[in-house]
Amino acid sequence: MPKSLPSMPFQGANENQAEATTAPQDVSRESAATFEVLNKMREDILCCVLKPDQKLRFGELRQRYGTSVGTLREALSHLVSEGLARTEAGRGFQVAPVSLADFLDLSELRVYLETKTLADAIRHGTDAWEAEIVSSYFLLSKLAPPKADDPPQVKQEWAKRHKRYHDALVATCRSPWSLHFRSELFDQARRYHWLTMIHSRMHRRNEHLEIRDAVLARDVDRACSLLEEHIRTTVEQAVSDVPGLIHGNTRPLKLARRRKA
Amino acid sequence: MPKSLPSMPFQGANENQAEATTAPQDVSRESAATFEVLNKMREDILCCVLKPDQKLRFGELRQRYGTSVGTLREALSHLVSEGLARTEAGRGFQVAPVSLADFLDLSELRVYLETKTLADAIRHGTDAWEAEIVSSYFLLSKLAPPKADDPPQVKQEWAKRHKRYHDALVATCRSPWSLHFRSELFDQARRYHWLTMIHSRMHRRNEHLEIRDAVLARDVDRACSLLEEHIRTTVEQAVSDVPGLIHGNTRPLKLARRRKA
DNA sequence: TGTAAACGGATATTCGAAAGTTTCGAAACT
DNA sequence: AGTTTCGAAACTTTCGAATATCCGTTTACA
Repeated sequence: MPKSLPSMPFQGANENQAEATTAPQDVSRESAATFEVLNKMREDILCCVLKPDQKLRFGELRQRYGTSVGTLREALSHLVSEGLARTEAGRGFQVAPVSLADFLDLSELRVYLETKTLADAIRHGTDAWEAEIVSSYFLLSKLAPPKADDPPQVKQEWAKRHKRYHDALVATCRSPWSLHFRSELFDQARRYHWLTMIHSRMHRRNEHLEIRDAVLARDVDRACSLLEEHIRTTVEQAVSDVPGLIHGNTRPLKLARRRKA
Repeated sequence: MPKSLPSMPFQGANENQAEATTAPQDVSRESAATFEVLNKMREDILCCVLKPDQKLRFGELRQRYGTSVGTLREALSHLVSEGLARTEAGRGFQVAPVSLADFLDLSELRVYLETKTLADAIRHGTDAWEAEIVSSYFLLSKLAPPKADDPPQVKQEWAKRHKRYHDALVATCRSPWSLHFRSELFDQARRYHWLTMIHSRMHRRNEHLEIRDAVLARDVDRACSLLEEHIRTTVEQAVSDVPGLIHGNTRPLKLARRRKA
């Protein structure tokens, strides 16, 4: 029998909404328990509940997610493959580090993959594709971008809708591999957005709306340009916030977990 | 017996410096047993010892690799993330399928990533980089490309040197993410090369030599053109030489869909 | 005779404990 | 006092058994 549930707030509710996402080919479906733990842990890493470079001890994790070591190990293994965690032989797991160089690098590749997949998606767009874009944008627009002091649930809900919207844009792209890597990089970027959005007060236009309209108008060039700008603006915003991030309370960027002097 | 053996050399200075700027993700190092099983299994899938769509039963695998269920499960989990295996809840694991569409798709993305990383690698090439290219090419040239009836060990050795050579070419690329995805796609392509090379008798120039010389001459355009041609020729060869790939759009080539008598 | 439910064998999934390393702290020595 | 060595505690890793699930076959029923 499982041990008594940890005193964490009950998290079963928002999980139900994750119905069959239209995700094309990704990691199809894992077994029930492992898959659930994997998703929760990924969300926690992406939202920096589990902070960069944090050591992931099995004892704590086992208590937090209410599962066994073996299951945890399998989920962790997945996260390592996705680049969200690291492991060294005999020294357990830890959350993947973050760095400005890493963010710049992945953003550069993101620009290529996002525009490539978007262009192809527009060329092969269908009615259902347009409908999902309209729908997901509507849901996104109902929520204001999260602020620093918003509760985690609000942040996660916004992040979920944000991802759903961006996924919808490229859903009809014909290249499964491009979509796969795009999705992976999008998640990676989410981690950085989290760290920067909290501190940023930079004003931004309603870029999601502009992109939506350009896409629905089947204007490939304009849509791609807007999307590229969307990404690059976020990067610049992050770069300008780096000093604040370094000294911020989340101790995100530089790490060098020092041992005794 | 007391253990007086000094276990590991001390990490020293390298660890303390902030090295977070590099090395985002590559499955760096796994634990001993799991890592070993993972590598063996990946090699078996890449070389089609484990055939596409083959069901991976734990009983057989446990006997074949001499390890426990848990360890197997963790390795399988890795392979799923790498796209070399698939899993459905409750139905275990199976080798990822192959199809012409998949091969064309991943090859298209490969052209971009290979040329991008190669161009960057040439621009940031060092003496050590050149030396490794010369060395790895030499090792590759010592082995003739494997034929259909060569023993598996010969094939695997050639594949290893082939990968080492191509890795050497792009080693100094500054984009870890590009390198990461390039490596993943390279492995994926290896699977198809295996299936096609066996049947092919198409004559090919010594493309590896041409690429090597162009790279060492720091001729970015020529090197990238040659590399692109290298990839595209392989695709055409696959398309023309393997009837199974042409007709089986989403269908695997040949597989042992074993049924009870 | 065709359809559907139920049984039994086989397989996948999950779990906790044993075995093996690493890390931290304290005692001993220079 | 500073450095090294040794030992205990904590942690990770591995394993095989117990549990849950699925697939093929048989059986009941219309």
